[in-house]
Amino acid sequence: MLSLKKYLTEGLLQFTILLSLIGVRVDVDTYLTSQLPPLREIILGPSSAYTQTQFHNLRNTLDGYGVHPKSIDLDNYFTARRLLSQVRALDRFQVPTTEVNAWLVHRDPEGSVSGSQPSSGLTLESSSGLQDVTGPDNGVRESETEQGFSEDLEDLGAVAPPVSGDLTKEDIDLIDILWRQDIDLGAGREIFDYSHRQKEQDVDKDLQDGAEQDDTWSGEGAEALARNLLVDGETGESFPAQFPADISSITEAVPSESEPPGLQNNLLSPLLTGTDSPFDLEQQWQDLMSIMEMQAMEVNTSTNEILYSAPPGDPLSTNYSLAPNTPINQNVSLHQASLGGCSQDFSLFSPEVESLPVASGSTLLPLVPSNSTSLNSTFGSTNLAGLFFPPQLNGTANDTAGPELPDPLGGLLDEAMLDEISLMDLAIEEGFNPVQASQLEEEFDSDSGLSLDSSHSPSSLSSSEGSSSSSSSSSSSSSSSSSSSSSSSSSASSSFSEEGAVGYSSDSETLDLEEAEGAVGYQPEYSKFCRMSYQDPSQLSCLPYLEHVGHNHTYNMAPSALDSADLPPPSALKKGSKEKQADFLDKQMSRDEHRARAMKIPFTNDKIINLPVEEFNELLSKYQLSEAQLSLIRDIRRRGKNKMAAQNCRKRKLDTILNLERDVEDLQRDKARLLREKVEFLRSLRQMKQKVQSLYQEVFGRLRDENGRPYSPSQYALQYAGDGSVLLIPRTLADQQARRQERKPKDRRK
DNA sequence: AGGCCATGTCATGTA
DNA sequence: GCTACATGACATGGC
Repeated sequence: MLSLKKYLTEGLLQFTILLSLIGVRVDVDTYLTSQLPPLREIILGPSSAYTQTQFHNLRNTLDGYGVHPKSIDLDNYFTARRLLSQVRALDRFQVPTTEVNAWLVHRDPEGSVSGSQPSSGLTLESSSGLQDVTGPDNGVRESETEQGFSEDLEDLGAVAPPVSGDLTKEDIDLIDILWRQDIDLGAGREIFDYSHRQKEQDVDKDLQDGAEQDDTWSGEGAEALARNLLVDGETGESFPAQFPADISSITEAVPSESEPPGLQNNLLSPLLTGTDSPFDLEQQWQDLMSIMEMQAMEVNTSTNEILYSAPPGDPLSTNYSLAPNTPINQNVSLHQASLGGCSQDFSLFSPEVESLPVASGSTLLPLVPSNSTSLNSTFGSTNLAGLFFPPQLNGTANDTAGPELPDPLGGLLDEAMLDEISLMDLAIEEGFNPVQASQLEEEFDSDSGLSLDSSHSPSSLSSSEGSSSSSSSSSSSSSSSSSSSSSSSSSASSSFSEEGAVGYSSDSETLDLEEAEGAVGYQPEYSKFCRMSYQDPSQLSCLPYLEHVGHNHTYNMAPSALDSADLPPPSALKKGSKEKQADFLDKQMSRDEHRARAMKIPFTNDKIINLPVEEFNELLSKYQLSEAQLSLIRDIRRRGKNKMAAQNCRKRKLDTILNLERDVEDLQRDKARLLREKVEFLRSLRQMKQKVQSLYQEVFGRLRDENGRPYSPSQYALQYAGDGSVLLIPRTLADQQARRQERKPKDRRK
């Protein structure tokens, strides 16, 4: 199934690339943005938890293992990445089986412990638990099932003794008595040996059961990863794919070459090969992009190929050979020296060149060749020829007017066009250097950074925060569980409910801990809390104490001491295992637990830590505790709370870092997008310039003086007036204008 | 052996 | 003043 998904994903990727190559833009971004957050949450879990309430709620809702304050999803969160592979290999919900195994311990005192013979009731619970485990539902459902299961555990704990049908009435009575003794005296934790042993047998089954779910789950994860890759590839592709689209659109607007290309190219070449830095940089950018466009170009129409296979030696025309074919050239009809027709032609530039003064028929001053003197009246406005003025404007005209001539009208676009366009020119000169171009390319690649986008989609952020913020009860889960357990004096059921609420694990570590501790444990912390419950006599369930039926009841002794003091065990193997377990548990026990045990604290550290103040004081008042005990209890409470606070703090800190990282990635994406847009703007600007240039050439070339001869480009230039009129002015004046206008941008820069 | 990391603990500040 | 919580700093243990 995993391979199938991978197959489909790769197929989708290839299909998307193909679509992008043929010009169809597949906007995977949005799709991924909407799709990935949940996947990411599946993988990493909701991330942000800046308040305690947040992750407490997450703990409650995410995996359902979070009733205990220490079983915050914090651990899941912290270790999600590290444990992802392990989690995939292990099912998330093995606890039911674990608990069932723990119940099997009941049979141990009789020496008839066998995991293959669970009681019917247990079997039922086990099966239901397994159903929950293998259920294909999402995390919410899982949490529900697990919560329900914890309730089941409570029920189990309440009815467990009767369930063990193999026990005789005397046994049950004995158990009952010993149970009460355990409650009074405390119980060791080696009681879980059998649960451990039993669990080892069931682990394999759990693994098998979980394998299916893991397949699907990890399949989704892999799919998410594949989507990331897809995004990378897609964004890397989509962007280049836009260029063919642009080019094609441009090409559509350009009829087939109806004019001698040679002339056009010659006319353009001075400009295009000029030292205009923007174009150089653009050229470099185009080089970069052309590499990326290679495939797309191959797929593109032959028109584009023709377009891009412009005469060599003319770099810009190679890339920007659109201008010669600009329809404006054909539409212009200036057989008289009037520019009336220009208005329509220039209108083609709109809306992008709205600010470009359009020589409307009404405002356009007639440029009758014989009436060149009238130019002076409107002289002084924007210069037209500068940027585009081709030295060989007319092949028939003065070729001597060549490139060495200054461009008196060079400021046309900067002045006549939008300021932002000039700013873009500025940006071209200043910001769009080759280095940046390479960076831009990288960013476009990393715009595969959209993979980052996908992985850190805003929705995921919001969802995580939303989920976390929705949990206002903070440690209510823990406190509620503990309080409920404390409120009920029936230690067996209550403790069991605690335990059941504690140790649900979706991590592989669970397995180890379960193997080690037999019943519970999500991560060391959870296990420790569970141990807190175990070590406390009042919290011991009937499950553990049965372990000591027929043994001594020095529950407050260290497990190792217990083992040494134990009566001859049924078997050496059993003893060895028990010692192992005891040592492990002893090592896993926190210092406070040891202290509490040493001081014979009559309740669990869990209660000590998590009970509300009032209940905590009540609890203390119920016992006659020495000053040392009280002091220890207060220390335990303080340390325990601080421990949780430290965990919360660290989680918040990590979340902050992750969010900042995500913000940085978002900003990088935005930057890449803006740069991309900038490139597009520059491209359109270039096209407009080329159109203007073509128009200029067309108009200028059709102008005739009173003698019917064309004007020399070296002596005359067209210039836009502020009122939209187009003037034919002498070159000298145009040069002055150009110089004057060149100063303005420089001043503006300062 | 030393660095890194996770975790626990203490001291302190804040609400 | 007490309590809970947050957080920096340090200690400790495991890898």
